[in-house]
Amino acid sequence: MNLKILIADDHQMVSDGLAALIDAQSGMSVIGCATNGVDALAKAKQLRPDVVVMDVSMPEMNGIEATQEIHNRLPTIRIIMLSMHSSPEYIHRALQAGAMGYILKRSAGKEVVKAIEQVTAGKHFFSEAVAEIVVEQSLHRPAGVDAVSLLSARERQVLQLLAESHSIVRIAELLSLSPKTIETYRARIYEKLALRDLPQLVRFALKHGLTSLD
Amino acid sequence: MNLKILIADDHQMVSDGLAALIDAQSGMSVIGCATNGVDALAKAKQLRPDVVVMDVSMPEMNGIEATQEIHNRLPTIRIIMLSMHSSPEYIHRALQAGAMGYILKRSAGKEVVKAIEQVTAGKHFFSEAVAEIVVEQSLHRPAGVDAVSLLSARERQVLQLLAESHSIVRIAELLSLSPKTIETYRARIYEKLALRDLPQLVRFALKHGLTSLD
DNA sequence: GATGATGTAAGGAAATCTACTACATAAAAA
DNA sequence: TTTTTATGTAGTAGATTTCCTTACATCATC
Repeated sequence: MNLKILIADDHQMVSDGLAALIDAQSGMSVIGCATNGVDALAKAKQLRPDVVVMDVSMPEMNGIEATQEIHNRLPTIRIIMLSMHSSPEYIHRALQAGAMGYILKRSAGKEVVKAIEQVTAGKHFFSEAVAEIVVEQSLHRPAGVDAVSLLSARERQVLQLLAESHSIVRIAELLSLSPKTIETYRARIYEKLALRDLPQLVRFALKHGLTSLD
Repeated sequence: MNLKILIADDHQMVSDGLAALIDAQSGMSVIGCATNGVDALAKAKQLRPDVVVMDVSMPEMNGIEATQEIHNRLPTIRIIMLSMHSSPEYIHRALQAGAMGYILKRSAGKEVVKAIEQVTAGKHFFSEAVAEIVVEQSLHRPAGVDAVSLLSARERQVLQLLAESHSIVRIAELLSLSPKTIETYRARIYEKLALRDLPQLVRFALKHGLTSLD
């Protein structure tokens, strides 16, 4: 069996590196790379990989949203999240979205290979530091009421786009919706998160990893 | 001739990927990896690589500082910077520190191979987007001023207040000036820093420590 | 089958932004 | 020492955006 892998990372240098790493392994090969969430979803549909290795932070549609989408639409595809941070929040949301693995960029390259093997066998796989957090979370977590989870998927998406400097009109275009609709989402976001303006919204998005500096 | 390469990146996953990529190439091989600037300097001294591929942002000692050190102590070693962003500031500082190449993580994996070949031949190498900035800088750049220092004191003050969610009107009150004056400052800030909107401004302020999250 | 959350959208008044222009002063360059 | 440039200050006016409110259909859920 030769596993088909799709890589999604906005830094092509990183994807190409991972691809080299994976292709050097027998039993698996990279069949495609995506550079953002939308692209990842499209390529997943088109290429039907066995496993997607997906970066958490990407422009347009972030890795967690993309995971959610892929998981909903193509539930047989296993998804491994790749992240710079071991923030409990990310991890929680990633798992909620349907990720089977969560590995850190700071860990060894072989981890990704191990992770692919594990999730293919239907098992979860986490980097060590992540595993601890997962356990801890499952212990004393009073049903995740982190602020982000108050938002609907659409609202999260709009939040991210707003934080990434897209204007209301531009977002409306990107999502093929009326600007007025986007305004409604923004109003709901402000309301739910008790924010008052764009700077606060940007800070919120950064704090909660919906977007990153640079 | 078999080029000896040292990789420095705090994300081992990324280093390992790059290593796989480079090792798949004939004529060059990775002889070591470092995970921070101090480590990079030590390994450079010990292993005497021909080329160091160094991430800009690393903990402890960042890539630019490490480049400076290595360049001073071991001037025959060629250094290629690897970065997520094409910020003119970083680029400038990297070159000043002695880097011979500057490539973006978003560019293709093969770029790193090309870069290694070029710098080994004593030539500079830049990703396309970077090259433009380098040219532009050499044209109209009053040597090594970081972006923040382009601003006047008033402008910095207004930048900070804007990033902290204060409205134009509120800032005018705080500073006992006309709102219109504040707008002028903002326009000048946008102009000088090549920003377009508030989210970008907030990011800039955060990056340059003019304000902090929370 | 009411209730609430969500996705979608509009109207209209108020506020803000954009793009110029203006001018005085201080600093720097020619 | 002129001349130029940067800075602090402020205005006009049209274009845009925001704010607040209302509306409605759908879907889940109680």
